Amino acid sequence: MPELPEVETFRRVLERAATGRTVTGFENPDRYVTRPHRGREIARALAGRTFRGFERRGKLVIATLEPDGPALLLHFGMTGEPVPLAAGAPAPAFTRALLRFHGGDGVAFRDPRKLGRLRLAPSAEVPAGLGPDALGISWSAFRETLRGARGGAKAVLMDQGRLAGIGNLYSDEILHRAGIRPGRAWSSLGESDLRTLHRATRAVLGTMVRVEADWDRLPRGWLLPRRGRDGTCPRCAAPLARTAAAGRTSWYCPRCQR
DNA sequence: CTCCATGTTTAGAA
DNA sequence: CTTCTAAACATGGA
Repeated sequence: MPELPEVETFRRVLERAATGRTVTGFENPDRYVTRPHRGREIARALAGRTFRGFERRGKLVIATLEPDGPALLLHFGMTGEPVPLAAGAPAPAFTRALLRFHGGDGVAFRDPRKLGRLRLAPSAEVPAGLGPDALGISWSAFRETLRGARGGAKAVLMDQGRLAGIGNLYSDEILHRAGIRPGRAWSSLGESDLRTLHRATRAVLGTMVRVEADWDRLPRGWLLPRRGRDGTCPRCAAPLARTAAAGRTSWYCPRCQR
């Protein structure tokens, strides 16, 4: 599920379930999900420490603990999610690791496809190579970070090193709202296109965070629920077109998007 | 059985 | 050197 709005929702879930809680165990870690660490290493680094808070940059969540020491980085990949667990409750299917707290409750890291990752970082610093967070980004920061980008518009929006948090689905929604085709050369965009993209980015991500990334609460007129074969444009009803951009399937309206 | 998938990284090809 | 595509990763669901 996770692009920025989902991950922000996960961050809040973690904040509620784990802030102020002391870790007593790190159970059943999946080797692939915890790479390059062994589960024991993470368990040892967290045991006895208390979660202080959860920050987010793009799709990455950074958990800090006290006393000071290594931070826990959570990336949810394509199918990851945190699932709070009451004491004694069974872990859900596809649990790849389980944080246990003093008192017996905990949070499961559920991830069927195992493309998510749990790893340690020496500090709470945001790892190098991530651009500014896309949620609520200012116009000046938006223009600055995307200046001189090359390639297709969709690829640029999804480049985590330029702008952190936008993935395949929301880039389609943003581009549709902005009236720009996914494959449109970034270099062909003018100042007004950039302004439109900035507004569309803020509107799409802001709205999704507000509804806690719940697809049942999508506003009317959005592309997302129509994405797919037989889909039609929510604005002009033209059949949607499919193309490959940045290595991913994208859907757009050939009539509304130029 | 086949195809597709909300992410990231890397090897190759253009 | 730059840019783009395909594959790989591990697995589930349609």
